[in-house]
Amino acid sequence: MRADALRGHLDSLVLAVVEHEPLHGYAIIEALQVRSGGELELPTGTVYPALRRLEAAGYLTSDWDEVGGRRRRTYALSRAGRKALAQHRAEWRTFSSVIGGVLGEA
Amino acid sequence: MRADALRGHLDSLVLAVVEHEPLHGYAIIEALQVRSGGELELPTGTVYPALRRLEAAGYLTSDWDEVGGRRRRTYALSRAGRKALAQHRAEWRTFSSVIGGVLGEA
DNA sequence: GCGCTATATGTTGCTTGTCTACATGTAGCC
DNA sequence: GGCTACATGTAGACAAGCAACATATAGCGC
Repeated sequence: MRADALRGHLDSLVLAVVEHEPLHGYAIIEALQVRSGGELELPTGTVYPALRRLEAAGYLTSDWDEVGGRRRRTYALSRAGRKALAQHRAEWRTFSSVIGGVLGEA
Repeated sequence: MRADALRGHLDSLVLAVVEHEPLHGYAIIEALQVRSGGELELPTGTVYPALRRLEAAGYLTSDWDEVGGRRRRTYALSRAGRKALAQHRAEWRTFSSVIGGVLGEA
């Protein structure tokens, strides 16, 4: 999958993946990989800045905890994040049908 | 629709729109608007550079003609462009199912 | 102890594509 | 002359994803 095709859609993916359970960055990367059937292998240089961005925007909250001597920053979806996710899903439906429509298959 | 969601997908759209008939830039912008049900209102600063990029990549060929005293640069899909379009369509199917899958609707 | 892998977080700087704003010119209408 | 539609294009700003780098712990095999 080409690199910048993802542009503008990563935020939605991250929000979706922490929807039901808070996760730390590393686990988010793994979850995206699993959920995409191996298609998404996102580098840390992509994901970590995105997490900070989403937290700054108020869509995620984070807490430090320590598991087995390793520090983890666990991210959870905020109320605003939940709202944003719903919005993103609606936008995705539009986007997807617009592109699909113009692209056609004929 | 957010701007950079389009990032990386515009090329596919442009190639698709000139698939069956060569069009000039202005007409391409209008065609995209019509075909997207009004969702895509692309500024010239987006489309014209994209056309030049696609021509430089060998996916489009262009010819100047004059209609009613106005100069037009008409773009047509090259053989390589046709191939690229097929490739883009396949990539879109993957992309779309990956994002849709991760996003879920549950 | 040493090297390796997996886990875990983060930054710097590059690149590239989209957009805003600007710039230019013709045709047709009032 | 002024307005709108048609038509092409450029310069510069901005943002996001990425590669590469930097750091540190845990656990395993030797």
